[in-house]
Amino acid sequence: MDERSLLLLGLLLVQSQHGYQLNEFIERNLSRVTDMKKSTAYATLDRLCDAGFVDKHMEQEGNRPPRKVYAMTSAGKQHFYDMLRENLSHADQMNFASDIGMMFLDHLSRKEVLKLLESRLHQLQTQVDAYASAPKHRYGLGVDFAIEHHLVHLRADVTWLHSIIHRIKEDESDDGIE
Amino acid sequence: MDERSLLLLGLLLVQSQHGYQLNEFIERNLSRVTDMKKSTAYATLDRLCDAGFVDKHMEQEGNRPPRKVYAMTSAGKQHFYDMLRENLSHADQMNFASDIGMMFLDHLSRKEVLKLLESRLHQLQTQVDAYASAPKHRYGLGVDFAIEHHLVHLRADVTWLHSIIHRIKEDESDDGIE
DNA sequence: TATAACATGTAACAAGTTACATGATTTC
DNA sequence: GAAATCATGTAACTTGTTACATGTTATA
Repeated sequence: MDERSLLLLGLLLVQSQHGYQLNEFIERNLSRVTDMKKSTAYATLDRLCDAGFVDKHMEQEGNRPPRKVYAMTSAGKQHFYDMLRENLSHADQMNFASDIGMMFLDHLSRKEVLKLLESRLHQLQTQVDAYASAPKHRYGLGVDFAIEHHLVHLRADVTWLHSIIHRIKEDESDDGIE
Repeated sequence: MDERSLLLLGLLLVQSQHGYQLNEFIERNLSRVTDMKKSTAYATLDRLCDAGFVDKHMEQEGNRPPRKVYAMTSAGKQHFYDMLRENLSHADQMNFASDIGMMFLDHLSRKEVLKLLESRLHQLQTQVDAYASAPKHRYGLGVDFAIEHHLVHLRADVTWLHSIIHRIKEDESDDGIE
């Protein structure tokens, strides 16, 4: 995914940083926006370096482990803006893992389907609570937009799941198999 | 993604099929639910075979190219039900590529952001129309549930984008940079 | 005679994950 | 003296994509 590069370049545009610093920031503040792992960040930074989008130089404070500090190049800035425009203007096709399961509902008994979906509903509601109680204004406006966006989708999902569960309960006709 | 296996196993549970047949079905009827490519399906079928979840045998009609027909094993059925239960009961963390871009809105001028987001809005609306006009009851109830699910999220996204655009228009304070 | 449909893939690549490794320093 | 924090990764693996290859038969 190219969003990982966009994210790293965006953070480096604000200020030059070393890998550990970027990873800490992402883990502490952006865990709701991305699931990028640390090794992936290090590897992506290497790639951005090879591509000439960032420069790196070593720094060391006292006896602490040496750091590789990454800084944007002008090619990197250009690339960032290109990717940002692409990202903002394009609505990419969403695919939900759970839709595959929905296709095969009739392979389980109505009772079990209800149990499973209610468990999912419960998890969704937990997620809604987590996002709704997220502290505001942590890093510019952008993160708050992203959190709001998540909430919108989570709440839509909750409403939809409620409706599906309701309809399955109503439906006395089919008792499924297995 | 394990949903690709779940999908293939689910289709094979209904009836034994060869790869080409599965791919045709997916392309014609499930393009709104999955974006799995043909080579991926062939490779996944191989893996399912190696894992003992499906058996394969050759068939040939006249001089036509030979087919590999895949059929579920009992281990495969068990695996299918395990994955289905997991899939239905679990709400996996959603991540939206577009949220990364939203974080860096302030790096572009208000005017350009509006132009970009309006383009995205237009694409979203096209997608809504496509899903809303999708023919019903193509393969059991499940596909319709999935399409309805997509529509729910697409419409939520449209509403949200509208609101974001509106707020950006209102906001006279910040004119962005670059 | 060309091209679409039938049926299978392979090879090369890109991206991401997990689990592990290293070694110093600060804190409990 | 143990554990957490600082700071970097590598190796092995999995998954998926793209572009290409192959050869037959029916259709226009």
